[in-house]
Amino acid sequence: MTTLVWFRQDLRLAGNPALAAACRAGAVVPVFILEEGGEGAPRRLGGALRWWLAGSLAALSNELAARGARLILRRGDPAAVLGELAAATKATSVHWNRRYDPAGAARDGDVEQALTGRGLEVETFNAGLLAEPWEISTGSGRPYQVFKPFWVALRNRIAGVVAEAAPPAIPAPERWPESDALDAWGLLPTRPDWAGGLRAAWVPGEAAAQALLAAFLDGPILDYQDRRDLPGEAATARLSPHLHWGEIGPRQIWAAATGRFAGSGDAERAGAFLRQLAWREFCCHLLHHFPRLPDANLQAKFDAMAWTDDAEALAAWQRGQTGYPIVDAGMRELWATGWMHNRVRMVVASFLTKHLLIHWRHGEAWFWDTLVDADLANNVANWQWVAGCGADAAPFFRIFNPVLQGQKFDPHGAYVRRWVPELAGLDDGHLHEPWRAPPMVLRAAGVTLGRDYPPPMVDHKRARQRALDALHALPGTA
DNA sequence: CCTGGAGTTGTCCTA
DNA sequence: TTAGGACAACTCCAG
Repeated sequence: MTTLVWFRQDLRLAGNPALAAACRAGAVVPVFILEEGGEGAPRRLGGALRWWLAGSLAALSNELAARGARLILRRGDPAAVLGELAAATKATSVHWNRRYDPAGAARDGDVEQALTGRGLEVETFNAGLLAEPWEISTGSGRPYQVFKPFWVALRNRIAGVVAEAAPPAIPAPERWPESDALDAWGLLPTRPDWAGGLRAAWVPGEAAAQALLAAFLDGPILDYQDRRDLPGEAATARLSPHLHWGEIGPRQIWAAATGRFAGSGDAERAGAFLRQLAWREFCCHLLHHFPRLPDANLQAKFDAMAWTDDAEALAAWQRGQTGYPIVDAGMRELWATGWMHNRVRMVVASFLTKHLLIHWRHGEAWFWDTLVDADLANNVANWQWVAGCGADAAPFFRIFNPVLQGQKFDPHGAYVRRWVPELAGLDDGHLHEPWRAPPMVLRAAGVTLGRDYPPPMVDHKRARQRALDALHALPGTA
């Protein structure tokens, strides 16, 4: 018998239950379908996501070819494509790993119905989460809206999780169906080719993901707790884009890390990293149970928030020209590499929503287009969290001071000097607030404010007060 | 149904 | 210089 394996955000061979089960059953035809446009299609991929996807599909295709298999590329409506491929290959069953975003999950339901209607057998699996959103609930059966108890419940549920190995062989069908050419999909930017920084920073694909994990487990994971907030250091695993596309799965990471440090004194330190995997699960859980999260405030009282509509300010933020070095460094890192350190994401997001009073959806949209790890659940849940309208939200008075954040988490300026090189000549004491540097200091550093680097676009103290006033004005607050 | 502790990531002012 | 408390009130969640 022959099985179609529909790859989506599970672009790996190891720890891929849909693929493993298909290989045990007989011949396998791996398929990836580019879903764009049409009724019920998931949100169109951002530019950085498209770049990553091109690399990831090429890598997966190579891995399959090395095992005598092929990756069949198609675009269009999945039910139609899969139906046609099943007929062409005489496949009798279709496997996939579940996705959890509302549009994707709804579409999968429709596809399943269409395919079973044609007499095909459909089997779905979990490759993307430690626990699926409907498997975790509070004592009263409701979805969690606070992280801590969610994390406790998740941990209790998944003790002893294991990941499947890669299938020993991928049995080929009698005949391979036609495939699109990856290049013809136009996923890579041309005119201009803005992806140079992405190419320098990342290697998409399963092998690269495994290499990153191995290197991280060899040492950095033990310092993660202490150094993860320092954007100038390589203290994080940088696995997020690989996780997004499923080049590596959370069960593989969980099993590798717990297996390595179980019973040792380092288990707790490793746990600080694994806790972050739970945030990814929590976001997915929230989006599943609150499917309107992408376009509606979880806390409805924020619907009355007096956001400003300032296209110029938004553009300054996007380009890293706010005049606050830590904010600008983050925005430029994002633009150059498609990624931003987590601590800095909070700072820039707080700056947009609190200092500039710009609606979080503008920030979310920009991140969606520029992040190589752009993930609907993580993106919307975290933007809402920062803005204060989400689950377990930051207290309204928690407004980041971009100068203090810079001084605290980039004390020696490694991060700011790297991404805001026009300020590199300033001493540590003035680096995070160049407008307070005496003229002589600026001159010695070769900086003219307003020419080489902008003055701060808003005054922190005033902007903070304005945000507090706007938040106070919401119904339900004193 | 009621109760009470708790809630990722801060800042600022005062003593 | 540093430590402690204020900053709203609310909702969540376990017992």
